[in-house]
Amino acid sequence: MEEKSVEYQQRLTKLEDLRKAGVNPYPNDFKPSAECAQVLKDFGELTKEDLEAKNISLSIAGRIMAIRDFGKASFIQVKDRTGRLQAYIKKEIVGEEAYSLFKAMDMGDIIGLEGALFRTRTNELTVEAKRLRLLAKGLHPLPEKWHGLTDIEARYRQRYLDLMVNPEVKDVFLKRTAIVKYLRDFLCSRDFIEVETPMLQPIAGGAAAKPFKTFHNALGMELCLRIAPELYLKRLVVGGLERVFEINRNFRNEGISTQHNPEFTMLEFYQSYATYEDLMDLTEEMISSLVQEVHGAKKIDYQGTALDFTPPWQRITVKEAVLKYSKAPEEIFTDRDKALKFSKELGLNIPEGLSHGKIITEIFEAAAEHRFIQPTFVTQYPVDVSPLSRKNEKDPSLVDRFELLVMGREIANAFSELNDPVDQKERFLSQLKEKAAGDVEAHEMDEDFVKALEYGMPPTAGEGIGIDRLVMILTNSPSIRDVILFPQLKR
RNA sequence: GAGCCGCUAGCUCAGGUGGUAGAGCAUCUGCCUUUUAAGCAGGUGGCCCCGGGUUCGAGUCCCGGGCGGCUCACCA
Repeated sequence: MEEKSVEYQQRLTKLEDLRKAGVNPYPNDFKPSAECAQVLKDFGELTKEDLEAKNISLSIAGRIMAIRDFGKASFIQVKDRTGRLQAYIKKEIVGEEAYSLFKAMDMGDIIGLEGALFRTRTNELTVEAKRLRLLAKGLHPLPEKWHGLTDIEARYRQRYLDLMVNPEVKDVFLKRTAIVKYLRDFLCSRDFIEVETPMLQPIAGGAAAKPFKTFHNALGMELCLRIAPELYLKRLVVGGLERVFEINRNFRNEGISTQHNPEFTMLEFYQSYATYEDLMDLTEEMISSLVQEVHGAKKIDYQGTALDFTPPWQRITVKEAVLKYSKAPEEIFTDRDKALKFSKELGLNIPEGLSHGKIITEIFEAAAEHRFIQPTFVTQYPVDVSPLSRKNEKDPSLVDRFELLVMGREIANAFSELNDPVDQKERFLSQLKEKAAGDVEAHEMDEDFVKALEYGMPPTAGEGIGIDRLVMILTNSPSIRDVILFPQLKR
């Protein structure tokens, strides 16, 4: 359909005319000597007279974002990856032939030009072109210059257009890159080493989620896209890589929302001879310094809410949180029936065979989780929702685990790792029972992982940080789709 | 999976109670050698998301479908 548009047909004709005239509309031998932002920075202070005296010659390349045509002379805006610079094309200077070539150029074309800097009457730093070349013809008209591209579906499906015309979108993704780099550097500076572990796994372990399934033809076996790298990273810890991390994609075959994309990016790291408490300290330092670095302050605005990442952050147990934010009697923590009864008072629809710990977790999520707007570590989760975590020394119904909540959302999840192979095997077995009882997200048995633990894993703490959600908060983005270049869409 | 909202020119958007489909930008033609969303004059451009129905007549009303957004449920 769109190929029939008048603009497209006109540009196709221009393309053919250029080829007939012996001009290659897609050459690749132009090397710009300068970039827009650097030119503005280096020469932005020079006066009209300075520029005339120095006669600074340079060449730039980029996309034509605006054309203001005066007949025998034109102003254009050229945009490269660094910014925009104005250029002036004058028939008298470039010559008859080049000017008619220029007249055939359109908004959105990629061009290269060279000339000297000067200042216009309105004092704008401008390149006065002596020569110009078409570097790539664009066949589609650009979105509107003032409103840009606002249709949200078009922005996701044609992200290149979104990036081209909406500068704040590019800023978000540059920031995302900066955030990932900062985290990577932070961990490397503490002697963590970055690794890559399988995306295709015979058993999708390390989290409670539905996997995507696929099939390897040559091996004749079913494989899953990973839902977490956890079990492989811990195998590496067994192997003696005492500090490891991975920043990579996880895949979960579940719903899509402003907080969920089927593939999302997770930072997972493991540190031997550390506890979950050590990781709270590390996380506080890593993320608060990240916020400072990326944002220039530890206080930020997120969708109208002031967030303060200045350490220390609140630390509270699941039990304390439930008691604080609901009218739950304390006995719910020791008596499953009382917990079940209270969950019904909250209007929760709890399936029959649900374990005590899961009921407590449900109550916590319904009554308290959303209350934690400022960065908060919630600790001491029930053992039956944490099949890979180390049990608490004093209370074996709990595990040494925390979740970091910001805006009531889980940003990170960490625990002291379970390294007792016998206990781990029992936990897997009890997960199998839950699976048999109908819990589709219960953890699979992974004998090979248990075997690795049987060789001895040093006491270790590990953590996962949801990068997309962290980026959302640091870029003030309301939807996860705003921080993923190509979010999942239908068809 | 459920509820609510949206889909009209390349882009951004108007189109009370049904009556030949509009504007701005972009584009084309003409004028213009210092503009800043340049200006002036004149043009081109539409399966109004798709399919049924009601009606003399549907962009508009009804039914079904598609895609998208938000909220909810599951999840990080």
